[in-house]
Amino acid sequence: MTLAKRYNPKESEPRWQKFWDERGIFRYRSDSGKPVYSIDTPPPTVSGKIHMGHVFSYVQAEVIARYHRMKGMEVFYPFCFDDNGLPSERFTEAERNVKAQDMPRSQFVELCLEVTEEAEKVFRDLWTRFGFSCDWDLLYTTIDPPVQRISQRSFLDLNEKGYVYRKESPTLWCPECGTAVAQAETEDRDYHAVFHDIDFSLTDGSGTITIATTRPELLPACVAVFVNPSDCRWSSLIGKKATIPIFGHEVEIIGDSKVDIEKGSGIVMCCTFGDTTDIQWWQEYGLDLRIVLDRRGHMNELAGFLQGMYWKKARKVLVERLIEEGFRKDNKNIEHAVNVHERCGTPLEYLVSMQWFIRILDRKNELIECGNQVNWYPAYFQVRFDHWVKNLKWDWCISRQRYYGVPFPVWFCEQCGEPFFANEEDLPVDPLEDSPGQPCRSCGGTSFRPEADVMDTWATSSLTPQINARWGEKDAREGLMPMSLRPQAHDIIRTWAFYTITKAHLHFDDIPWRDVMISGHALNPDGNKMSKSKGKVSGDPLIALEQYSADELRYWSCSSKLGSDVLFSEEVLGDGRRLVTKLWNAVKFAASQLEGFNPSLEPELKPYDRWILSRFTIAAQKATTGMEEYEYSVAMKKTEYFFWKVICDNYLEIIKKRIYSDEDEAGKQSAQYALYRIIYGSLRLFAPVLVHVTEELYQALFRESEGHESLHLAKWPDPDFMDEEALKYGDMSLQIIERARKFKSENNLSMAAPLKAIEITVPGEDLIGLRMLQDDMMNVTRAENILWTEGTHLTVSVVPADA
RNA sequence: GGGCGAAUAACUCAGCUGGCUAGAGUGCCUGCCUUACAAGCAGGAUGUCGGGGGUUCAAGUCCCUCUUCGCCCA
Repeated sequence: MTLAKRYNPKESEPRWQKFWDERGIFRYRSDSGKPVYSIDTPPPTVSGKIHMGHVFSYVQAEVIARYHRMKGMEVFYPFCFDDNGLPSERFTEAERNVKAQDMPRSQFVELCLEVTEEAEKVFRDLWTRFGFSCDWDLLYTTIDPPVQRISQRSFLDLNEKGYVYRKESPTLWCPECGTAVAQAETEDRDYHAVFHDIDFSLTDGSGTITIATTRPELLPACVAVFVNPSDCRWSSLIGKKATIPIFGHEVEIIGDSKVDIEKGSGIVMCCTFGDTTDIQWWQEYGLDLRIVLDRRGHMNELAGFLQGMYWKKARKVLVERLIEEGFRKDNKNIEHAVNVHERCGTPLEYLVSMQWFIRILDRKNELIECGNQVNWYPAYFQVRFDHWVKNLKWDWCISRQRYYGVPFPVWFCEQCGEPFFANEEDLPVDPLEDSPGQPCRSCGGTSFRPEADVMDTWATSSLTPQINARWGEKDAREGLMPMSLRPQAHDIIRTWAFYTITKAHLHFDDIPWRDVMISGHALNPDGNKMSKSKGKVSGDPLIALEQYSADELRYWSCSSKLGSDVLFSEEVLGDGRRLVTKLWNAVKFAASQLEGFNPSLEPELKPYDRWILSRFTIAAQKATTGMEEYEYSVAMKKTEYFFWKVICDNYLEIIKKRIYSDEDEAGKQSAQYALYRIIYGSLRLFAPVLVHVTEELYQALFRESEGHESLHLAKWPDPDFMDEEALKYGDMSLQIIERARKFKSENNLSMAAPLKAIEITVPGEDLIGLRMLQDDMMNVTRAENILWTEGTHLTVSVVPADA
């Protein structure tokens, strides 16, 4: 078998992808009898944006999947999409240039399905081109009917267990998207703002007080004024009343230690609602409710002359009036963090509305304990999870006033108002289309109003283990929960990891998976986070695939420690290219020397061959340890070092003469025996990362003798060959070879130049052992003679040919 | 403001539970067409391991502190 002079990945990679697909190499076989290794693949959001960051993170998990497959596990490795919810809605609106509210829900849902399906095709094609070994037969999307059923089943189960409640309460609200959002969907952004000092007059006529606010438009929503009781400047105000300028209503001045004495004037107004402290005060002190904003961010009738204006305009108009009438005394520019909706960047409001919640605040300790039972890789990310849970301030709001999502399986009785929960056997239901099919369980009423809200998309994507296991379904898959591994990036610990742990805890009092591996982010060469929206072409996987092979890009993805960010740079990609080329050339050479070799022979092994086999055992052990700890980069580096430095630069040179010649048949067979094993072994160690080129080489050289249909179904190397003595003297001899090479280099000689002799002084106890290597050492150094002397320590001197 | 990570050669990074003159790849310099590979091979130069304290026989590694950067959360 001769291999092409150069490896051509453009031709080779698609060929093997097709091969794997057609032969079902990566199909999950539940009846194989092997232990199952299951991976809870992250369902990427379908929003049309795929960048190298996705590739980076998904490849890392893919490599782990391949490793466990070779370790003899039955790998359950699905792919999936999270294709409903706000991101998909916004994507559809942008793609088709439409607005959801301009058409009936059913029509918009149709459109979303169409658009996301197209995007999913692109995604799937790309994943195939990167050589992903997931089983596409296990594909699901979060809008699939069976998935909707599981999602609704989850809701009903939580409701029965008493974890669900529906309540009219202040909720994080996005006026742009017109929906409630959960705490996890918010982020803080720094904005310039103006701190306005505004005068309120005291009702007892004793003067005025100054409050500082960044949100003057909430003045009509002011229901109290707070000062810190330990603030000697203002504590005497407690119990008095103040009049709101322009709007004229009177509010009480209350003392509370939550007031920051240092901030502004030390006197704050409490509005319903400006922030979470306002909500706490409102609840704690039973204050009035004065809502001045509607659900789209416009001022309502309570705002008087500001009615109908968007809050930004209302702020401007009101500030002008305050200045005009002398209420605003001063202002200063500040920089402060504003809580915004992560999907659209709109500052969030706190509005009172009727929403569905899952009770989690009273289970913080249990949830932290669940996090404790999961193995986090790297371990320090568990702290982030703990921190998030400890700092939770809201129960999980799961209702969204949107269109494209899983509906609540709920109607409301028109007669008594009680919610009617669907029967489990009827799931999935869409209350807008379906009816309960039976009278109200409370009053017997027969007319119902459907729940029009849809569920938070996390309410579904937090069920990925349950979806994989087809929880509660007729075709449920046994033995998948808890799953073996959850791979994900660190930015979604608070969402995906958190919610999934929450669901598994509430449903089963169990953890969803045993291990979590947290990957970092891919960065642009300038060190910034990769984001397609910022127009960085280097982050486009399609362009990257034009310039580099999938194996090279996979190598890049595995070049950093798990959890740390990595630069997408020419340098690292060059490393991958060089390695693939080296691998090709070296294996091609080995192949030429193995022609006619019978791998089942068991020749007596020469010392250097025993040495390389021992070194291989060590390399394989290091690679295995790396893989077990999700340190794929360590595994790769160890393998690479062994292959390039030990095999190519030394061992191949050492055995060349022996293997070229037909005079020493025993020596040749011994070398071939070792060569065959270390090359086949190295291919397997490289296989999880360099999936295509290793398959190409395996099929060409080892398929016939080894018999595995694909290299990726071969056994991960677990060699036990170890000869301590061969190891010691082999390593020691490298110093002598190095010395000879250095001599030639310093004298501008070719490595092929002959040497008259090498004089070696060696401790007596090592003389015999080292001398066993004499013939091969002479071959590799081209020394005509080696002169041995006993001494205290190893010394080497070279006698040139012309001496 | 709190938490977590990072700071090691010109660049990108390895250095686990403290232990021999601190490593790799790239880049640079000098050679070498050696019958797998010049996208290669051999050799070489380059580091007060962010600053300052401390523990120890011994600190890049452990403790404290400060500085800078990134991320997460207020």
